[in-house]
Amino acid sequence: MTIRLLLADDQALVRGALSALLGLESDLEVVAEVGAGDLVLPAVLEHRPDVALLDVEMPGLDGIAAAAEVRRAAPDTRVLIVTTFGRPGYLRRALHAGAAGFVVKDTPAAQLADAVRRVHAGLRVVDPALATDSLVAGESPLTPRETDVLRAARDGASVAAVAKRLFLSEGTVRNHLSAAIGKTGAANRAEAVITAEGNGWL
Amino acid sequence: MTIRLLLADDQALVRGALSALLGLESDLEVVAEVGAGDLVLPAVLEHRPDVALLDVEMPGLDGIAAAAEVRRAAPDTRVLIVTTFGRPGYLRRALHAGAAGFVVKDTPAAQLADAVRRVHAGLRVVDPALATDSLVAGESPLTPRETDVLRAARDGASVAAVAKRLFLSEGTVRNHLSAAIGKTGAANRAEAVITAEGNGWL
DNA sequence: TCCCGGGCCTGACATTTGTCATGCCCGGGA
DNA sequence: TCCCGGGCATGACAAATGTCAGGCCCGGGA
Repeated sequence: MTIRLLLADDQALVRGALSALLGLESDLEVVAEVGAGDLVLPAVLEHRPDVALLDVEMPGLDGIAAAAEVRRAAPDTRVLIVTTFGRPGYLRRALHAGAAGFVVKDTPAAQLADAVRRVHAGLRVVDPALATDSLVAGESPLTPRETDVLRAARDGASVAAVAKRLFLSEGTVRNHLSAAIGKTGAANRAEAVITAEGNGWL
Repeated sequence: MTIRLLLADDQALVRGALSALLGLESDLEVVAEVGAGDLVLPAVLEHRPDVALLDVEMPGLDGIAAAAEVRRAAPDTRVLIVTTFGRPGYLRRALHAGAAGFVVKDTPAAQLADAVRRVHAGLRVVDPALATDSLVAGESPLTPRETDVLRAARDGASVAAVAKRLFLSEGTVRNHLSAAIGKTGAANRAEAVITAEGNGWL
């Protein structure tokens, strides 16, 4: 009785390599591979895998949003998030979206197959170190609007540009940014962006 | 006659997966794996692989610097850079450091083994699209000092902080930043950092 | 030899950014 | 019902940022 898998990662080489790695296990079988978040659900519906391994950073739709889709439309398929960045907010959002497991890409290769088996068996798989980080970091302190503004300012856009893009007054934008800077403990906009990103709040 | 390989990538899972992928080929054999740039040279000297696959983003020493070390101390080992980011400056610097090939992580998995064989056969392997990008983007227009200052300002540090770290006057720092902003066609510091990073100039 | 250009540095000046106090509107508890 | 917190806005002030003109040093032609 083999476990049927779907792989989603935007880097073809990594996708293929993971496929090779998991294919070495006799009880695992990769039945589908996709390279973008919005292709996950169609592939799941077509192939009905037991477990879907999703990267977070993907074009189209991020892995967490894709996990939520899968959870809704194909609840029998369990989701294991496999990501580069162990950001506390990612873990929180992933679990909230119904993911059954969360693994960082610098865990030893030997553990991946085990994680897949555990998830398939109905267990939850979470990196313990990351779980405590997530508790310490807590939920995002930013209000939705502050998050929007900070996200819009991520690429170095000026206050005026952000204001125009979000149809806000410049003063309001400055206010939201100021609040975000305060809440993140940063000294300026750039630092605020960095810590917010690092915590997975954007 | 098998080709002996060394793998260097900071993400253990990717390293293991690549190892599995390449291990499927009967003429390839992975003889060493390391997870940091400064471990590359010792491992090369110990195992004398035919080809070293190096990631660019690694702790300790970046893959390009490691390539230069290998080139100097073990010229028989050919270097193939395998990286996430196809930044023009990376390619240029990699070739300059004596790398024999440059592959981006979103090339199809099937092509990797071929790239390894070609490099081993003494050929140069370069993604053609990337090569033209590299030509278009040209060399970094930033002077060494401008590069230093921009790099120091990358994390959102203030002018005062950068000045102190680099033992410069604040005015000088502002000036270098202004020059970098002008040369990159950016509107401010943050944008300058983004385009410079995107081109591999930092 | 003199001149020129580039890299590096500096201080003055205008603009942008961040902070603060304040006010208005709205929806959801107590 | 009242109150509170979030979103939105304004205006004023201080601090940081970006621009500019200019000076110093060095190496490479004319």
